[in-house]
Amino acid sequence: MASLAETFDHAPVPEIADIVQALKEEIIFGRLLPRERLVEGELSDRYKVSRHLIRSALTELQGMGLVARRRNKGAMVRDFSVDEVDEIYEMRALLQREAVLRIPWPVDRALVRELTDIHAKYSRCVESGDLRQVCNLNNVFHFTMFEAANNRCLTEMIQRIWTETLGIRCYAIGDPVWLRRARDEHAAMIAEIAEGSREGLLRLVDAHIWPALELYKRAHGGWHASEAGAWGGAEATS
Amino acid sequence: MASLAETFDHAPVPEIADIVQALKEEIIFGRLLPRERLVEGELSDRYKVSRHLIRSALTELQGMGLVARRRNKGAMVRDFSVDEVDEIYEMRALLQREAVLRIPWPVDRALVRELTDIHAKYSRCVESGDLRQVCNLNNVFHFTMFEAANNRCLTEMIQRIWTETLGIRCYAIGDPVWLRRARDEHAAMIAEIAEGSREGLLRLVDAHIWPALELYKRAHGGWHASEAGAWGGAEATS
DNA sequence: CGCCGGCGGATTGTCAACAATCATTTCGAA
DNA sequence: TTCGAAATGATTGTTGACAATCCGCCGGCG
Repeated sequence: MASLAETFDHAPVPEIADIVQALKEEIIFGRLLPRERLVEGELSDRYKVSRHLIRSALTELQGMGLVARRRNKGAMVRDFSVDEVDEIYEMRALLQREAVLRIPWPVDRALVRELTDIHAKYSRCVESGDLRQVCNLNNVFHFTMFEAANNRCLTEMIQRIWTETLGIRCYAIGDPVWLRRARDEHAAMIAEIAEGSREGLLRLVDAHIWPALELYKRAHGGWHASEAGAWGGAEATS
Repeated sequence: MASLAETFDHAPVPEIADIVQALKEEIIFGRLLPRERLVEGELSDRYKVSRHLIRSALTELQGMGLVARRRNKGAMVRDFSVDEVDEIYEMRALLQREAVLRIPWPVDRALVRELTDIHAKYSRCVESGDLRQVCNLNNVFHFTMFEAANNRCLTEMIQRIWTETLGIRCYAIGDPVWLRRARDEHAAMIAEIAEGSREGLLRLVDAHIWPALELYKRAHGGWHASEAGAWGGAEATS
């Protein structure tokens, strides 16, 4: 498998991928909020592309679990009820734990160097406030680690949850306090990988995911989204 | 969430869902083999629908991980290298184990009754040789069980793997010996649920998945599919 | 006053023709 | 004969127009 950048910057189709990426960014940076409508005509105007491409992009985003669609009613940014996010985060914890358990130990020095390198760039971007790169390098960092578990199916499942929760984690991305804390935790992970124990890494990776969830819940303020709305969760439609 | 039949017989769009279902069945019953080309024109002739609907159906199947596509080259039934199926089955085992661990114990009597009921129908269909219903009831049986774990995200992940591996499990569906063995194992699971231990159920559920994998590997005869072919695994394209 | 039914605007879904792309074969020259 | 390049056929991707559907609104009727 090629560089990780490819995994996230990947371009399935020349044009469509750009739209998908653009919409993804609008979601993670909070310009598009959960339950916000995505009207094909508006988007095709905004991005100056044919409605056909917008439709394909929406279909792809739907496949990623980022948007929900109802027949003849259009698409919207998917959102999750409080119960659902809890369930999702339990699974995220399970899968990431499994990934750490599968990393050959002691860890390959080359991997340690790679992670250190990525973390250096990441820290620089945190300082300079380049949020887009922060987000990207954050992905690269974690998936470089998870791929060491050597199970593509596991990596893909984590990646899927990772994408689905963009709209949840977006509350954290913009928070400077969280960003610095995340940076420190990454550094701690590298230390643990380099000369610590697998158990230590497990604890760190596990603890790392919850703050963003708390931020989201606080922002949502106990509001049970899907219950109130008309578009139930899993009724995805082509 | 409605009845489980809906989960599998589900009809996202009037026409498209029919095509998707038809193609799924052709795959699971071995009429369409892995790496077999799916030409849009041929399919639109065969099913007497517009090519547009075929395209949508293929896109949906692609999202389910059942077909692979390459730009300007068309679609084919996805297949997996031996390494990949191993990785997938490890994850399947992990997730199903987790589901069993999350089922409240002792198990609700209503669930036991429900499973017993489904199993009765299942057994009848095994006898009468109604493979389509066997396959469907098999799904219903397992997902009635897995849903008792009360985590939608977990259920959906298992369901995803379940679908992806249709082309793998198809070697088992047609095998009478395997069918009877599966039926007996289901009965054993119900017994364990009704008045056995969680550990016993764990062992049964875990052991239940491997025979089909062995059948597949034997049929493939150590042939490393994706390595030989031109269409690498994860390069899905819209 | 409240309710039912149809009307109109907005939005999505479908279609058939056209354009772009890929793979294979054919033809010519060294 | 063999290599390479251009033509050809098969297949997918794109476009714009059209049809079906949904939702809110309005007026008539009980």
